Amino acid sequence: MKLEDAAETLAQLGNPTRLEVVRYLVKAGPSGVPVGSIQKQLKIPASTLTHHLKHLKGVGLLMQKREKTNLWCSINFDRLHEVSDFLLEECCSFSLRESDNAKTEHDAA
Amino acid sequence: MKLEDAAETLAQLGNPTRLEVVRYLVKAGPSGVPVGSIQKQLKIPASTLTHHLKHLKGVGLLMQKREKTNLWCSINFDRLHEVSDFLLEECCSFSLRESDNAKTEHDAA
DNA sequence: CTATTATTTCGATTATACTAGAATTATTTA
DNA sequence: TAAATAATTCTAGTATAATCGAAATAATAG
Repeated sequence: MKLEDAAETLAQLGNPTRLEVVRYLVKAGPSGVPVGSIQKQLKIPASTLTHHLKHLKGVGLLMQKREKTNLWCSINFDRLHEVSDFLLEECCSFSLRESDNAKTEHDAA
Repeated sequence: MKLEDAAETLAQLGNPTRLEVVRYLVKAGPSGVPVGSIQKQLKIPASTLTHHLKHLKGVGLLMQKREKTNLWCSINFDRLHEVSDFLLEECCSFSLRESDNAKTEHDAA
């Protein structure tokens, strides 16, 4: 994952309203929930919610699928994993520079 | 980790310049690097860098320690872990709702 | 004390984000 | 076609963020 993409995705997750939506969608699972349910449960004005969903979709965190009048939203778990992986890789990569030769040194310490 | 804190931390990571700084600090390891080194290596204007470092410090991602004229910066690895953990927990928590009964179900799967 | 190096503060510009009410479009049901 | 429900677009106010040059402030070494 490129740094710029990671930054953009993290930025979108870095809004409390959107992060709440993400958390809600994660709990909802792969089947997802309609926009209206999110709106009622989290008490977010409809237009505000649409705005945020657009952002989440823009970075590939949100998938949508229309069924009758409802628009079902679900989280792209892979995407979410990618981002947290990016951070984890950052976390653990320092050992490469510490000794400039072995990954094992960090674990041994 | 509270949602609001996670959001704030993610927001700070969600800026390309800051994420670059974080990546650089992670590579530098626990001993850290002086502000000036970051500035020269990443070619960020000094005042801009100070501004971003203040943000990172504000959410506890950055630790600083003065030694002579240099201010050494190092990443708070624990903090970084906390955030990526927050995302991972979000990722994996859906199974709780799926079956509505056991935490172990996910591990068993 | 002076000079040097390191970092921060100030100030100003420019851009982007958050929010939400009102009006609109789209889809379905009666 | 009319009514109902679902979601989006429009619009606009307000706020916050990113950027960086110039000047100011440490901290140390000579």
